[in-house]
Amino acid sequence: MITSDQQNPFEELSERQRNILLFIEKFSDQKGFPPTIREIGEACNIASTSVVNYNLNKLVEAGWLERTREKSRGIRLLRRRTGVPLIEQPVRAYEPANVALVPLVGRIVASEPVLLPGNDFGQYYDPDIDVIEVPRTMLRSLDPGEVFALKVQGESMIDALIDDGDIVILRKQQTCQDGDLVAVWLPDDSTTTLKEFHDEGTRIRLQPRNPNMKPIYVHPNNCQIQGKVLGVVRML
Amino acid sequence: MITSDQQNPFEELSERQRNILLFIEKFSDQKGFPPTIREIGEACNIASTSVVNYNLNKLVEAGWLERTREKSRGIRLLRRRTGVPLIEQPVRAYEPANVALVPLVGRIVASEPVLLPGNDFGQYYDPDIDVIEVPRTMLRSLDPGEVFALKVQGESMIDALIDDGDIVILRKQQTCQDGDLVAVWLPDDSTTTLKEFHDEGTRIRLQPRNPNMKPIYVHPNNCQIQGKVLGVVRML
DNA sequence: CAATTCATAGAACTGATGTGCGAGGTGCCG
DNA sequence: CGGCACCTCGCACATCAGTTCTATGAATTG
Repeated sequence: MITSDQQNPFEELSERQRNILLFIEKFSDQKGFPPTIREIGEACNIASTSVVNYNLNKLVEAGWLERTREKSRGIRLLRRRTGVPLIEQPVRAYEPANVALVPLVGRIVASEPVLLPGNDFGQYYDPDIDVIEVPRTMLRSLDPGEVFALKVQGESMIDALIDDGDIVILRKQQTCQDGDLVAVWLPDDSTTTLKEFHDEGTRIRLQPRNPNMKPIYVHPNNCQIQGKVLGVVRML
Repeated sequence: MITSDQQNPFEELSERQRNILLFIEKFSDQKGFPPTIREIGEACNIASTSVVNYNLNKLVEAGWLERTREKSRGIRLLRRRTGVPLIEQPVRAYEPANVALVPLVGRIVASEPVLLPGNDFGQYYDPDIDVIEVPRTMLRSLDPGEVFALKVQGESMIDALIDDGDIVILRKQQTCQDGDLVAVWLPDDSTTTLKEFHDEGTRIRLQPRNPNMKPIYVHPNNCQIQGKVLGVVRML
């Protein structure tokens, strides 16, 4: 089984799958919500709902759709035609619509460890949790489920060139390599901070990104990695 | 029966209706399709489906929604609360592909003024010019044509919390208001820099974003505003 | 006070809708 | 030929979900 290839071009899909995709797009534009399996079947001359279901899953594998299990019309287009009229960019019927929705799980308050959503199984985000749009290029082909975002509160991260209100995109992980910029929880200080990680054997050096500032050193036991920073987004 | 009043402002709706509207917007953004009546009810603490139905019809009358009878999730948002009307065509509430392509016009090299593309009429970007994908939320309903991006070279911006390699999203403009973070070209110094702009009458104070650093003062003649910073994106 | 309107609740009805299963067909390869 | 992967079909099932009807209380009106 080949794992999902997010780069699968439109032309490589079967004709049926192309039809389905085009219909979903048209239907959604017209009505404001995605079609049901049966509506797709009728429009694309597919006799059985299970066949539509089958092909929808294929399209998910190929990175064209997202589905929400057990929900009617639980279909979301991930890429579409160049919607924006402003650019006359010659045809190229579909452009990779590079937005992923990433849960904004909390804030770095420099007082308590980040609460990661219990998940893995959670494509369902709590509706109370905000999500933020992230250019997919920022995810480097990671599954959006591995990624989360944090809003920085306070100026404690200023030595990592991160300001109050910035949003940090991270990949969930408990380990990292030397030189990675990571979010670490320091139990002794009851602090979460963002620093460059350097393992020096007996101690860990946490190097600020700001050359004007000095590193801090911690004992390996006093250093829990929470995630690796993929990027920072600042909106003013 | 009162005919629908398309101008009904958000504040005149009942609290319940406002909640419903906000929930529909959030849900659609998150999932890619509108909620069902029951999902709305649960989220907004409404006990009965018929009450949701009732309020949905009110919202239709007030011009906020469109409904498709007998269709599950047959709801379409016609306006969004975000204030700016910006769009004449009905908003595609589900629209997941919220990326704008913004030209990456050059680099801040601290040596020459930014060359803005011949602009206004220039919807065609030079194919040599890179474009960068930006989440549309970052554009705040601006026309993508007004926006451009710069890649920062060197660490001359570190006092604005901007690192080498960061990408700055700007809106083209020659003036600004006090407190805006702007890119300014300083002819005397042959430098472009990003600072907070403060007009002090006889002089202009350019305040770094980093509280550890001191402002610089320039004569109004030695200060050309190139654009206002909308955001910063850092990919690691 | 009675009549009316508005907002809400609960329940029942019925068609819509996603899922799962068994089966068949086709082409490819050893 | 046998085995296998891939795609298709038909169908059954258990919910899901929009609609509708009745009822209740509060506020408004005459």
